[in-house]
Amino acid sequence: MSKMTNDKNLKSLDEFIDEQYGKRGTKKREIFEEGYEEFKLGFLIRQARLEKGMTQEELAEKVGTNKGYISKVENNIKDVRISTLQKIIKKGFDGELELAIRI
Amino acid sequence: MSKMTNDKNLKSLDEFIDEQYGKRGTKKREIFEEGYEEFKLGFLIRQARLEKGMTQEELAEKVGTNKGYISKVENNIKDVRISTLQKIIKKGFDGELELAIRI
DNA sequence: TTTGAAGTTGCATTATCGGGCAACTTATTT
DNA sequence: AAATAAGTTGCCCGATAATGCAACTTCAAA
Repeated sequence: MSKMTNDKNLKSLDEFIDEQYGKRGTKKREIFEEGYEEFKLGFLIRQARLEKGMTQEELAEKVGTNKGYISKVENNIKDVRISTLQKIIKKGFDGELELAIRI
Repeated sequence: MSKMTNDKNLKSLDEFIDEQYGKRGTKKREIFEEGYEEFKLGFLIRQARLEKGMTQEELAEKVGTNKGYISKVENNIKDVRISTLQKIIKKGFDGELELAIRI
């Protein structure tokens, strides 16, 4: 992740996370990271939507769902299926979902 | 996708797909690609499992499910949830799921 | 050929997703 | 301050994932 520090009194996001949740490998950090992954997916969808200059209602219409559902996905209230994620990205953004397993 | 052609009478996978299903952008190709994405996910999971030298039963035990379910996921009988995919990759392989949206 | 390991498939049950809707809250515009 | 736009949340219901199990098929070893 790129550093966002441009003032010596500010910290990068990674530094902040290290301080607040401990270094990688610590139990506290692992618990945080699980929630962070969920946060990240919703965040990625919201970011893509805003980049396309769309409201939740507009995205919902393109995808064939409703804005309440989009809100829940972006806020990680819903644990979506792969096929639903595909649909949001393809129909909503004309984009591609990229999946990889790193072991 | 890397070419696998090492005999002049063989075709790369991409060439084969172009011949059988048409070039990208054609309707026939789009229908194929949707199924291919699903196939690919199951294939990636199976590949990771074999790389770890595990049986479906061993993977199921680590993840906390059963081998029948692992078989279904690998063969894409099931449209899994993101959280289930995460669990398989983290608990089963000690790996990471990498997700990206390309627009 | 027989046996055992590994994988597949069907079915019942339980839990939860997704669609839909509307009431609500928050943000923005007038 | 009021009106409008955008976003959030709860609930119902039908559809489907996940769990569990066992019977079955295929593959590998003896």
